[in-house]
Amino acid sequence: MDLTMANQGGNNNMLRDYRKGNWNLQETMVLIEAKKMDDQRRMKRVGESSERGKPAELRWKWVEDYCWKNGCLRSQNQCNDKWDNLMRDFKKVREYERRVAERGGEEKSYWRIDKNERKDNNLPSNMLPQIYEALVEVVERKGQREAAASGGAGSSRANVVPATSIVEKSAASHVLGHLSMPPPVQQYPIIQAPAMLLPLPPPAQAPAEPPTIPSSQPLPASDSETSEYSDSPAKRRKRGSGGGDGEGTSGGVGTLEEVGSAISKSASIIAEAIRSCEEREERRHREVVSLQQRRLEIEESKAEMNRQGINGLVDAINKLANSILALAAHKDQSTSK
DNA sequence: GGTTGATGATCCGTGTCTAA
DNA sequence: TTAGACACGGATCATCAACC
Repeated sequence: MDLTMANQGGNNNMLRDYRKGNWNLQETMVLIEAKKMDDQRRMKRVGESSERGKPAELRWKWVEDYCWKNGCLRSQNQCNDKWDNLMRDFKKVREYERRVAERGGEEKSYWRIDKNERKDNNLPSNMLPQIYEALVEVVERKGQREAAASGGAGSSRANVVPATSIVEKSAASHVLGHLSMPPPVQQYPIIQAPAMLLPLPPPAQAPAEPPTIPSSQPLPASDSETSEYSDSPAKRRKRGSGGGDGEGTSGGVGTLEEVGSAISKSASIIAEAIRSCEEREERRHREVVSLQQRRLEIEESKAEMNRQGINGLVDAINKLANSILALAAHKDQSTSK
């Protein structure tokens, strides 16, 4: 839970509280879905001639955003690494299954062998069938699409119909619906996709200014953030080895002024980010407090209901006892006669 | 059209952590 | 102690834009 911007890089991640620990099935399925949607989205985009020539996007940022919207609170690095590991295991199992199929059942299927046999075969010991099926859905379809796209001479990938979703059609239409929107005017020449995924609250600044962190929910990176602070796995590994080629060394007064204005601009961005962070923290705190109050109320009402129930029960027992006593007395009287 | 550099994606090996 | 899962980083490949 302490994986924050400190080791994630992107300042849009500053407010995200990434979950740590093992991936559960639900998270894994969300990740697979995210990758599937990402593939569809990219195929669609590649097919659009107007989208050609634009810089490659930060696909794992998009995946992270998708995951967050679906309750999987992981960072893009975590998603990337998990996907790496998933693919590694998946390919092992797939190859094994192919071998089994080729040999016509001389060997038992992966799903029929126990943990030790899996280990002996250098196979993952606990790949779940649901995960495998979902991966087949994503990987095989992707392979088919790519083959189809490369097969036609000069045919664009737009001709390839995107795969249908495993789980959700609504999510697909939701996401693709946003993605199929015409691209906005590009002031920042990098990724547009994540910013389109969620309806952004009205920005506090003029549109031409570098965007700051929205103050409501965890939101996808905006353009300049992804371009300047993007944290794709490749970049995170390459960062620190230099760069900064935009910093001119032949400084004059004009350059100094530019630097000064850039610094003040950055300072205002940071201040705005901190302010929105604090606002959000406060709002979250209020939400937590109100939730706790609500919980207390519910527990109190529950206790009250229990009390009333017990009282009613006691009353009923008392009445029953009285009735029995009265009945017994009546019987005594009638027998003594 | 070929070359080069930047960037992103993926593969792979290995370290670290945690639960059994 | 050990196995499994996560995390990290290097290596490599693919793609794209800029340049000649």
